[in-house]
Amino acid sequence: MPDPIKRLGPRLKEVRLESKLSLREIARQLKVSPSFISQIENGKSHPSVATLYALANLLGVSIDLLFESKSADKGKGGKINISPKVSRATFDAPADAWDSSGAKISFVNPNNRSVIVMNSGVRWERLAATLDDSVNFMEIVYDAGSESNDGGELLIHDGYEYGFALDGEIEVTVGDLVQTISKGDSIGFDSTFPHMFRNISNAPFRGIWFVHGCADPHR
Amino acid sequence: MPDPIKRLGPRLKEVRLESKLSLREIARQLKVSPSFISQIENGKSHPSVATLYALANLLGVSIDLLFESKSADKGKGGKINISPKVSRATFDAPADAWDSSGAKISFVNPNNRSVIVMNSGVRWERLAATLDDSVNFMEIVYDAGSESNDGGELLIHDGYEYGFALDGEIEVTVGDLVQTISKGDSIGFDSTFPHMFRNISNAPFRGIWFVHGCADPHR
DNA sequence: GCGTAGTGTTAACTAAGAGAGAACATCTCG
DNA sequence: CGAGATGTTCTCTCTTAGTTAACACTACGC
Repeated sequence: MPDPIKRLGPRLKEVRLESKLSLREIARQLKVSPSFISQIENGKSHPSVATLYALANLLGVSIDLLFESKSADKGKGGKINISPKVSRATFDAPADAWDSSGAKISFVNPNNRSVIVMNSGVRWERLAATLDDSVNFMEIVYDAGSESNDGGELLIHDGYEYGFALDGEIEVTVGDLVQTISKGDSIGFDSTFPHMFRNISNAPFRGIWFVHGCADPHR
Repeated sequence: MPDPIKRLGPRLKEVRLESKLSLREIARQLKVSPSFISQIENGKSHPSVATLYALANLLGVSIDLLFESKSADKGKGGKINISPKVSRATFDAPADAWDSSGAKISFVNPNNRSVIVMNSGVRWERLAATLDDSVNFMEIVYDAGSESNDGGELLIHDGYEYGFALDGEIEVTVGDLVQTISKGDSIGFDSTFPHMFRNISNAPFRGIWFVHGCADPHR
């Protein structure tokens, strides 16, 4: 077996730890057993292509990235880079919070995003530190069958919300308007309209979301 | 099984035919049976991760490419709403060309976006109508070799700017920090820092951009 | 101290499917 | 007409993906 294949397990573990997800949480969302994830990470077993694909999807990284050696490359893909001139202290550990660090510049790559996993199969990954809580810039992932609110109630909050669909499909309800958006589509609406998102497809939905004028985008 | 997994076989066949390799030649080099390659291509069987990796390697493509739908860039041909080519000097803000409709809800798909073509090979496509001029949500395209400002000077304006890279690469300069971002990377910074973007690659760059707190994102 | 809820790990096992090996049907050349 | 390519579809086997069960550990409140 080739070398990069051997390193796949450890690599997966790295990525998982960076996104602060527990092994059991991963297993739950992928609908496999926790022990299997452990076996994969320790090279005692190997996932199927489908499982690997779902795994990469869940962790928000490309599959190719999982085959690259971790610290071999310098310029890209590693730690966060910050101009020494600006708030370095707040940024040495960007993953430690979802709070507004007040940073003036932030570069984020898929490996060092802060991630919040909702119990309903919805995930938010912060794409940049923001100046204050009233702005949120993130990649959102809705697993197949998940929705913005488990109960199915509509959400209302202050501010304005913008979204761009990267992948998959999602049914958007805003006011009495229901629309399914998919790759390349975009949307913007006043969040004081009652709204919700439901992924009624059998594939995960990913999108770039921007919520503006409200601390918590989905409260 | 997710959809992209089903398409993996046909996708492999496409790539193989493009490289004009026979199924048996592939099998010989991978040390598997020809029938197995056929089974994979027709979706009757699925390769292991190791085999898939070797397969992608042999064909000279990235694994991620094998999961992308073939007709991804085929969706053109629709009516694109292009405004006449304008130079940056003719207006102060995109809002001047886009006029904030004050719409409370807007759905936009790639075929009905408002587009501004800059003379420098830079294009802005509005992704949603916004409530006021101080917010801009758009897809930006930098053709190979283009930059945010023809002269090469740095830009300074009020507000905060967020970006997510969809495709290609772009060199971002913010303050004295220079960073190249590519697919999946994201960025956020205070626009009062002098900044500029340059596409020094030989492929176009596309990204989702959000500018907040200033009418013109690039003035 | 004693639960009990979280974390990751390893054993033994089973059901599924990765992959082999034929024989098959085409074509296209000498 | 072979002889040699091409890709396909059977049937079969033996590997292994993935499960269940236990394991050891840390950190919590009582």
